[in-house]
Amino acid sequence: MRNISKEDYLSAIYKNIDSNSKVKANVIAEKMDVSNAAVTDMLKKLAKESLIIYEPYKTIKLTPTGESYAKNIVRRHRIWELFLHQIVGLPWDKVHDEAENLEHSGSDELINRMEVMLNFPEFDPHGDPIPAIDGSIPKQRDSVSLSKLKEKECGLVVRVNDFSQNFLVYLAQIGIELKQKIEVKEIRSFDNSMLVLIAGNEFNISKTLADNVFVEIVKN
Amino acid sequence: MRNISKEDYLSAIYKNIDSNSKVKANVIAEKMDVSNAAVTDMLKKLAKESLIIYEPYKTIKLTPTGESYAKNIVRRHRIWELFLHQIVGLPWDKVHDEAENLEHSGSDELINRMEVMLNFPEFDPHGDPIPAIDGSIPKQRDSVSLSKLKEKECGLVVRVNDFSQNFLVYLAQIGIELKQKIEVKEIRSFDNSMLVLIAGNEFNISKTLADNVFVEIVKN
DNA sequence: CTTTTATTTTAAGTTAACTTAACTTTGTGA
DNA sequence: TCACAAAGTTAAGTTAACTTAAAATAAAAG
Repeated sequence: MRNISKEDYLSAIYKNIDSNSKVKANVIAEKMDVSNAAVTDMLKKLAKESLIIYEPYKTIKLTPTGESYAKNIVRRHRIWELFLHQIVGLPWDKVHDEAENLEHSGSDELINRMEVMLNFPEFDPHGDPIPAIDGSIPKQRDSVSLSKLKEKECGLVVRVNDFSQNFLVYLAQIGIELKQKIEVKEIRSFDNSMLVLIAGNEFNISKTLADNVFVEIVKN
Repeated sequence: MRNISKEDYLSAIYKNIDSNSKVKANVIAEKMDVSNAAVTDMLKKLAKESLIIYEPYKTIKLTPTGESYAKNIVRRHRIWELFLHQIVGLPWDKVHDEAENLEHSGSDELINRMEVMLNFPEFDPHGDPIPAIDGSIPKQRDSVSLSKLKEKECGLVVRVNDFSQNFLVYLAQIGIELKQKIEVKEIRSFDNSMLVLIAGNEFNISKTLADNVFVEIVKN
């Protein structure tokens, strides 16, 4: 490895694959904070290396090679995240940015060693699955956005969908973390904010916040 | 940070400063495996940023800013090395290459956290001193190259001067590691190889090997 | 079905970090 | 002390990864 930029594009493509395994160049440009033209440029290079299937104006698809390549980068990223959180004790709102830098470094041997130390973990600190070395991906529990719950329903947090400091620090403040139980007490129809019960305390949370927290519905 | 190349040049300059705090561009080019012209190019850029003092055909000097910058990179590298060795359990012949990639990543916060985990270590796995966050450098014990010892003299290994896999793996095989006691039994004057006693076993080692192992002389 | 809007591509140009080749300066050894 | 090799610099060119602006295509909306 040493193709930091290519690796970034590939994993961005991988992460933005929708249900039909199609990606819009548009979205990549935004996520990577570069111009559309830069994306087009890179797509040509990736296609030349048979990592993606690309024809002008068509949506982007990963080849099997490209996909396994991308999966490996995601694997590195998520193992780093968990390692930093569990072994080094970095708070969960810091691990994403840190791992963003580290994911391109570290030999496969190092990554595998960390995986062993972590006892072959299945999910990173945000609840996202960690691809195994053979490319298999742990199955996630069925989950829905917290904002989809009705009044009186309960959920266990299984994943969050926003890795920004602000967001995660606030979640930690009100006690939202993985495996935490949340009960919806009331929903205010005018702005879809909700009153929720978390570990015995009530909080009012916005629709935007609830949209980004995913829960597994459970009986209360 | 994000100036990987500049950081590499700076730390290469720092590490190659001789007793008069002068560095030859020549040496840098070789260590970095680039052309002399590339070095000249970069020197101009570093000078423009006041990180070095540079005039054509003169030897290179670091400014105070440049030096503290460089020291910080060395610090990162050596903390990574020790962390990988002690916490992750990577063998000592692997840590240098791995740290070479990691030294440019990781926030200062992460580096400091690792330093705490390691209990403010003074030396890396090769015996080199780790600059503290304030720039101070632990004093090394007086040491001489093993090849300087006379017959019957004894030394404790305090540092090695070559980080290549081959070299370090071989050292490990014959039992040479930091703090290991070595006794010189015989010196063969025709090739300066020596017969040494290490943990009860005798080995014949070449002058080249002995040159790269540094010991503190002790009574036997 | 045509027009408008959104998305994507092409074209031309920039910057950082290199290269090789030719030139200049420095310092060494007979 | 001076010739010449070693070290260092300059000049010109390359490549990867970008940029902006203009042109082309696709998608949506009347």
